[in-house]
Amino acid sequence: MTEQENKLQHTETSKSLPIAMLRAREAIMLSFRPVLAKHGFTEQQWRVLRVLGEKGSADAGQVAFEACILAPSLSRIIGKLEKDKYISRFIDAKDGRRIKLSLTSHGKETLQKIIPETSVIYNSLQKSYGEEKLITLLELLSEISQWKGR
Amino acid sequence: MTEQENKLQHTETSKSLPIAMLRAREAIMLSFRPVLAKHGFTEQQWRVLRVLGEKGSADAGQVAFEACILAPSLSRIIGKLEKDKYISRFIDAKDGRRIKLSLTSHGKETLQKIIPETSVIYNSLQKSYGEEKLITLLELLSEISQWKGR
DNA sequence: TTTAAATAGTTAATATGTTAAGCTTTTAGG
DNA sequence: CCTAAAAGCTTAACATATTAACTATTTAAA
Repeated sequence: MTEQENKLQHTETSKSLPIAMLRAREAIMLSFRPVLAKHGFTEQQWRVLRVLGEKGSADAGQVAFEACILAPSLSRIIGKLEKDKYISRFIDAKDGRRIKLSLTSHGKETLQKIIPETSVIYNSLQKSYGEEKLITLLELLSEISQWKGR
Repeated sequence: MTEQENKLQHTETSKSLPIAMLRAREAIMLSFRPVLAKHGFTEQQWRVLRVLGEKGSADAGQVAFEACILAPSLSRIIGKLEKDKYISRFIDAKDGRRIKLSLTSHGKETLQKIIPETSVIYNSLQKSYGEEKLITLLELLSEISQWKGR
């Protein structure tokens, strides 16, 4: 009996965590995207709006991290969101390198208008999937997010 | 007591399943991407190679579905993979609309050369995260993938 | 069988992902 | 104080994502 550990095969794509997460996410986004598209937003733009709605105001770097968007992409996205008057952008008074972002009133109203529509979908998923399992899943995913890699 | 159901809040971005899956996936891909990049592959190209390695031969449409890549993206990706001699592409004899894809010997060798490197990372994750939880997570994600939306 | 509808892929256009390079502002050392 | 390194963001270049339009082949209905 060697010291070999039982290792889960990940050769099958269905056992690959990154692929499994991608497939699961796709199944959900298939329902969400049309709602966002109806209001003229992409997934990424919507995440930026949600993060800002949650944090009130934040540096571009914080938003990038929370919304899982790389800095170069975020630069373009906030350029457009600002042009369309959903967010405001100004330089941090205490640190000239940082860009402070926040929702405009128009941005806040838009967010509040769309959230109920996404809730319908989310509640439907929760109903057919089960609340406990959903909570478990969120918890397991959260732990993975903490992983520092190697 | 109304018929109201307890609904999990998803207003917080950390409770949003799509965002949670994205953040978890990012944490893992941060380790995987450099390995693939070292061999000159992107995530998507790698998924195509893995799916073909698993199925032996498949229509472009099947590959697109399994690799979670939309048809237009796949068209360009297989164009490049074919040019670089990793895959071969030919028209299905029974249905002139379908494109049959398969790995070349060079593609198979490359796949077998890289997989051990990705296994190191995957095994490390499994070790720190726990095999049972990993299995549970894969199962929960698989169920989500089945969701037909609404 | 003839043609309209459906299917499988590709091409096009715009937005984002990813890495590298560049600019400006801070911070840290000397 | 002065300068080099670090930090925060933007720009650039190429690859992919997404939706729509288009081509070719097949299927189905008349």
